Amino acid sequence: MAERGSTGAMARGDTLLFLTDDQLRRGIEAMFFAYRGFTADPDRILIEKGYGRAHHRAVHFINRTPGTTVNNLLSILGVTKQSLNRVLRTLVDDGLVEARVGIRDKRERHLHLTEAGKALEQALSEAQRNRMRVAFRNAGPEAVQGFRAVLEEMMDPEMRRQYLDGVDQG
Amino acid sequence: MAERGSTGAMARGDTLLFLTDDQLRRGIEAMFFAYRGFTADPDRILIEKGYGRAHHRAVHFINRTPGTTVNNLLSILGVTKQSLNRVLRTLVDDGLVEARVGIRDKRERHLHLTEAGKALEQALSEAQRNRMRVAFRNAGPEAVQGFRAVLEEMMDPEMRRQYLDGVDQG
DNA sequence: CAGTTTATGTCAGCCTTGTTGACTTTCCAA
DNA sequence: TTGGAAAGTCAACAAGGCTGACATAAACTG
Repeated sequence: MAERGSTGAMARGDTLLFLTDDQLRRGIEAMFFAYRGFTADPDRILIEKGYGRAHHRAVHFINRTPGTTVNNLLSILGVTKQSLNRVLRTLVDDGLVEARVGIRDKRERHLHLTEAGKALEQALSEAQRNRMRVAFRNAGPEAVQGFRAVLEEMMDPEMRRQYLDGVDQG
Repeated sequence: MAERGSTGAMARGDTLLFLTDDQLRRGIEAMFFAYRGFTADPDRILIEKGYGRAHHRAVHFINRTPGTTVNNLLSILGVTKQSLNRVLRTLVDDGLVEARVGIRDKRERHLHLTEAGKALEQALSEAQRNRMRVAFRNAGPEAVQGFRAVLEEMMDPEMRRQYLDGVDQG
């Protein structure tokens, strides 16, 4: 069988897939358009409450790892401390996040969601999960595994570590 | 078999997948971390050249659909004309994009990449395709199909139409 | 104990990229 | 010929990135 496109083909089992530039472009556009859908629902809630995506990200990861330190959050989010601090300050001022001084190391601030913070996180993640759930259902379980496999391969190694850290069993 | 989690399970063929909130959270984080990797390579090139992601998006879709109008591009990108115009102006001024007055409708501007514009587009998309190609290769062809299926399901209907528009045969 | 490093916070200023609102010019179509 | 669509422009603003500089407290190190 002749090769099509400039990048060759990949095969496994009964499936044959040509990685032409056009196939790759489709993947790129899929990421672009899907990310918009991915953020659309929480964005609507955030605008209502006067917050932005940066607040969402902070709240998400504080919820995922309660007691995480500022430095820890910085490395997950990949922004500067000035940028994160601006967001964190409003969250603390608004009573959504509590920054507890560390016990062993008093320089550290351990971040926790308050009840109000948990409520916002719930609202945001529920909206996002709903879309994800529908997408997963419609695509089917095998597609979900493929989705995760490709996304994991697309991550930078450091981000991949962060991603795998957040898994319960492994 | 008892149900686990609050959202039930999905099954198809020999695969069984529980759509617990934690499974969905993993999917959410996968999108978050992967999108960072997805944009990382072109971002480096863009910074060098003094452009941003907005320029990349414009150049990408002008390349995909040469002769597209400003309005068309607006509906694909989902930003205001003022926002797009600022980006487009710099690209025209820098000689990367040509805005040709419409023949049938002279109000319209038909956008084309110049040679310099094509060169930038090539550099950006090559970097992005390389990562996508490696991710596709490592994940395997079945995973790629699943990846695309889930992303397509995640899009808003309007974006989905735009996405499917960009496909050669169907 | 003195000096250095680390964790955090903060001030100031800059950039990109999004927004709204108002207004103009061009020009197609009824 | 006139209404409205397409496009462009000006102004102002906000979110959320960035850099640089500096302050403070705590921990660590010799």
